[in-house]
Amino acid sequence: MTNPNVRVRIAPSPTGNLHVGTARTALFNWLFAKKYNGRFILRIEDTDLERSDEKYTRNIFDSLKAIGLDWDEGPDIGGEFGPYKQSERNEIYEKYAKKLLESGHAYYCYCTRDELENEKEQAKQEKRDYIYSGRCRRLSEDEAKNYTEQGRTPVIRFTMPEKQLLFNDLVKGEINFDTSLTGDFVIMKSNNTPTYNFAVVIDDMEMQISHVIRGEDHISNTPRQIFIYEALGAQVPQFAHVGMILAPDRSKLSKRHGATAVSEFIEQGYLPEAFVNFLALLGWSSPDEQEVKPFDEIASLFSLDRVSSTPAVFELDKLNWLNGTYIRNLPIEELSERSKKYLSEFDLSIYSEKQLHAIIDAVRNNLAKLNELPGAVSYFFGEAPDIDDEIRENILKTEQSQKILTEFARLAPDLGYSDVESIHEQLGEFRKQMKPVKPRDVMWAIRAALTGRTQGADISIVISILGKKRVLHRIQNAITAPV
RNA sequence: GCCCCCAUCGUCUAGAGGCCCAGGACACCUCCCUUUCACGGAGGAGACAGGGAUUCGAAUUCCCUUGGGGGUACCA
Repeated sequence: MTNPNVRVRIAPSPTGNLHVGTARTALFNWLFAKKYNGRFILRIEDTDLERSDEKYTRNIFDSLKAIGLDWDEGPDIGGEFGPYKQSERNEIYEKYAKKLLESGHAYYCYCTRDELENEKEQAKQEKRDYIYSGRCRRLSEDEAKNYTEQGRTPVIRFTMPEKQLLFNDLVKGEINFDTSLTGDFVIMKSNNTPTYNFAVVIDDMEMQISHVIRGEDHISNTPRQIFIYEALGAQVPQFAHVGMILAPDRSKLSKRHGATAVSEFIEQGYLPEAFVNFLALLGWSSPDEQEVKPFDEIASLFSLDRVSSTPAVFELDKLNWLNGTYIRNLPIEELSERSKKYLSEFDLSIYSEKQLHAIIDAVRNNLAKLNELPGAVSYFFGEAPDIDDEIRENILKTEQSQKILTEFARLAPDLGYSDVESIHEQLGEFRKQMKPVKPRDVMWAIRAALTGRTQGADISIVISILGKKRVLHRIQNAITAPV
């Protein structure tokens, strides 16, 4: 059933939490795999021992799972082509490096960093572009031995062929490079670990990756990588480079712009399905112009030729809207369940499940994300609501409001608290009674007394949920406040 | 500097020579609904970066300019 010709992968490096950009690339890969019945592979690129950290690997796992991107092969579950962590694959890189050495596609380079610095400096002074000179390309055995005796540990460099290279990118189209502008580059560092450009190729080759879908920041790496494939006589995968995700100021999206990690968004109460929907819209568009789309539908509609090659600015407005519509559309039981962890500061046990549903249902229209929940429901908890000074002075303490509340206090004991419909009707009657006071003012007085605010959920529902005792108490409280 | 990529409303985008004096979504504005804020509904304003060329005809093709992004590491 699965298509062996479609194998894609996401290969994050654990040097930070899962970034939205990486998540979007992961998503496109995942969608591509789903669409064509291929496999989606997770590989951890931890060749940079300095900056890599296990905690980031965890975060990557968790975040990917949180947004529903499950992988078919990966470090945790293994697979036919493991290990799936680069740090555990060193022998493999060594093996291929040796192979390239033997076939003459690579050579040991003993240049020190200082020597390289000098070369660069010189190039700068002569106003030409720096390219590694290739001076170690043809070292005699004696020279090599000499260097070794000096205690130099070599790197391995790949011999760059000088020619025009053209490759067809699945989203960008034809891309042309003149590789005489690229010098021989390092594939194995002096500490005997591979550089990125080498490791990706070896891994993608060994793991039989068919399509490399990644950010366009990798475009200029592609020629190097293609040459390695060719030197190894391996099949070159198809490439698809997707535009970057930018911050609103069109610079690289970084911490100073706010949240950049998927986990942060999830913590804030963005629903995973909304977040993924949003991510998909950043660079991909549905053929039917419908933007609110469930995951599986996106997967069946997905194709690379509807992926845009332009960079996309990451703006919260649309995410917030999208999240709001998901919040509104979720079955109330489900929403209620997911809401609980945002309500830990309240004693939820004072309400039945059903009442809790009613509360959340009453406030959900106003929510963009779940972490706004505590603020939205706080007046349903505690004896008395927090009342803002301004509201106390300008709404509650006015003569008119006091009169309204006094009147309302008489009606309040007999509202019939279990029947929202009936409360609603009685409030309507009450408003008529209070004429010529404007209906809005009548309601504001009651609302302010009950909730401490001038806006919020339907007041009939609020009354019903608070129940007789608390309603009477709060009204009384508002009246006895010194005028 | 050099190389590569990109260029449609503020933002995400549709558009692959006539269907486009450019469509949708978010945001914004107005109105309606309404006890408030929202939600919902109906409208509005808002873009083909500039210049050449090709063509009967260009947002769509080509060139130049400008702007933005990326790369130029023993980082990934």
